[in-house]
Amino acid sequence: MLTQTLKTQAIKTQIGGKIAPARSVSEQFGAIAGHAGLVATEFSYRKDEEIYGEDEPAEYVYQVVSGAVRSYKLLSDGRRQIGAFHLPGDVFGLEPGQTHRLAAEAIIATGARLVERASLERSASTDVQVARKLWAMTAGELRHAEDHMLLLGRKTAMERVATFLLEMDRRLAVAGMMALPMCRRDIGDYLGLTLETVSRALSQLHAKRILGFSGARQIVLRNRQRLHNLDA
Amino acid sequence: MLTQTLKTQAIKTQIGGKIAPARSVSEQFGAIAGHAGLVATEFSYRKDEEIYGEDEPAEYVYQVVSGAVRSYKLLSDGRRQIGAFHLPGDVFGLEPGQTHRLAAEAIIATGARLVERASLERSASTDVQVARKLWAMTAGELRHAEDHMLLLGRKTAMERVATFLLEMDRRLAVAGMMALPMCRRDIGDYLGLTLETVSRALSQLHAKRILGFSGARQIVLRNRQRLHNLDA
DNA sequence: CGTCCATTTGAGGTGGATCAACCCTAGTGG
DNA sequence: CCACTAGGGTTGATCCACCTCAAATGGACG
Repeated sequence: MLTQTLKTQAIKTQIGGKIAPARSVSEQFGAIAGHAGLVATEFSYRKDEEIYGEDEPAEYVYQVVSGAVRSYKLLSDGRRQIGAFHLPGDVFGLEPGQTHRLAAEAIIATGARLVERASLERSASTDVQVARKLWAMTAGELRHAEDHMLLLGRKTAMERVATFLLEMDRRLAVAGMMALPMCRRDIGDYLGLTLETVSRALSQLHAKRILGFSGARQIVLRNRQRLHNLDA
Repeated sequence: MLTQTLKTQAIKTQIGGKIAPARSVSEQFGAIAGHAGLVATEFSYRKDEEIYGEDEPAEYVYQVVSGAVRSYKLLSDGRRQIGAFHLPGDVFGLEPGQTHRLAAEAIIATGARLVERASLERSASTDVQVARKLWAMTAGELRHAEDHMLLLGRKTAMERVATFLLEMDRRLAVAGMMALPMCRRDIGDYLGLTLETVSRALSQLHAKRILGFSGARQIVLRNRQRLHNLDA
C-alpha cells in the first residue's frame, strides 16, 4: 500500500555528493542522508493519514520536512497514548529491530523524507560515524521517554500542561508565538489526561495572564517563569 | 567517592581472551566485555546505596551480577518515578551522552560488573558489531519506556499491577515462583500509584486466587491467563 | 451563511490518594 | 531462646483531582 502510494505520489530525490556535517537538529538526517549511496524519497501525507502501523515492518526511516506527526500506542478498547510529536526536522520511525513499536499518523498535511532502513543499516555497518549517529538519535528518544514517564506517573494535570507548553514553545515557537498543529484530544492523549482537563488548564493559565490566545491553537506565552514554577 | 570506594572494595578482574558471542540476555554484556582491551571491574553495593545520581557524569556502564537496582527520577518535592528495575544480567547506565539521565540505587545488596564508558566508546568506534550492540541495547530500553508510557498514561491501577506481575514473572520467576526484591513503595513509584493502591490490588488478586503469597514478596501466579485478561 | 467539528464550560460521579490504625515478621539484644 | 522493636504491609474511612456526561459556544471552510 505504501509502495503503491509511492508510485503515484512520490517525488524521488537523489541527494547528490557530500554535505556538511550536522550542525543543528534540523540537519540530523542530513548527516546520514548525505552519505553516498543513500537515497531519500520525498513523500506527502494528508491530515490523519496513517504513515505506518504498530508492529508493521520498519521499512523506512522518516524525517519531517513540514507538518507534524503523532506516534502512539493503542489499547484494545481504544485508549491511546501518544509517545511523541514529531515536528519539522525530527527523525522518526528509526528502529534497530524489524518492526515499528508505535504507529505514526500525520496530524496535519505533512511532507516527509524517507530513507530505506536497510540502506541506513548498510551505511552504519561500514561507517562508524553513521552508527554512532543512529545510536545517539535513539538515545535522544529514550531521554524524552524517560522525562515523559515522570510526567505521566507523577505530575498533576496543571504541571503536565505547563511542561507541554514549555516543550512546544521550545520546539515550535516563532516570534514568541506557537501554532499548535494538534487538537486538545491529541494533547490529552500525550499527557495522559482528557481533552476537557487540558482545556480547563489552558483556560486557567489564560485567566492568570500566563498565556494569550489568538485562536485556540495560537498561543503566546506571556510569562515563562510562572509557567516553569507551575511545572514542579 | 566512587573512586574511593573502588580502592577499598573493588576486585579488579581482567576478562581474558575472546568469549563466545552473546546468546541470551544474561550474556548481553559479554558480547562487549569479551573484546580485547575491555576491562570489567566487579563491585558491590549495600541495600539502598546510590550507584550514581541523576545528571552525574556517566563514567561507567554497569551489568547486574546479583541483586537488583532501581533507576529513577525525582521531582523537587520528592515525588519519584522509577523508570526501570534492573535484574541479574541486565545492563544499565549506558548513555551515549556525558551524563546519567536517571539516578540508580541498589534495592538490595547487589553485585555489578563495571566497564568504563570511554573504553566502550573506543571499542565501538573501531568495531561496528559493538556499536550495533550498544544501539540495540538503548533501543531495548526505549521499547520498555514506550510500553511503560502507555501503562502510566492510560492503564487502570489493576491493569498496571497485572502488567507488573507478568513482567516480573517473565524476568525473575524460578520454578513458577517469584521473589520480589522491591517493597510496595518501589512498585508504586514504578507504576505511578501509591503503595496502598498496589497492596489493595494484590490483595484483590489474592482473594480471586489469581496469585498466592508465601510472605509479602514471594508470589506465585496461579492463573496467568486471568492476569492477562486484567491487563487491557 | 450554514454546517461541522473543535473547544469551552458546567454539573456530578469516582478511582485512586490521603490519613490513620493495626498487623506481621525479621532482626536485635538481653 | 525469647521479648522487644522497627520497618514493611494491610486494611479502613474519607477526600478530592480528574473523569464523565452534557450543553453551549466558536471558528474554519465550503
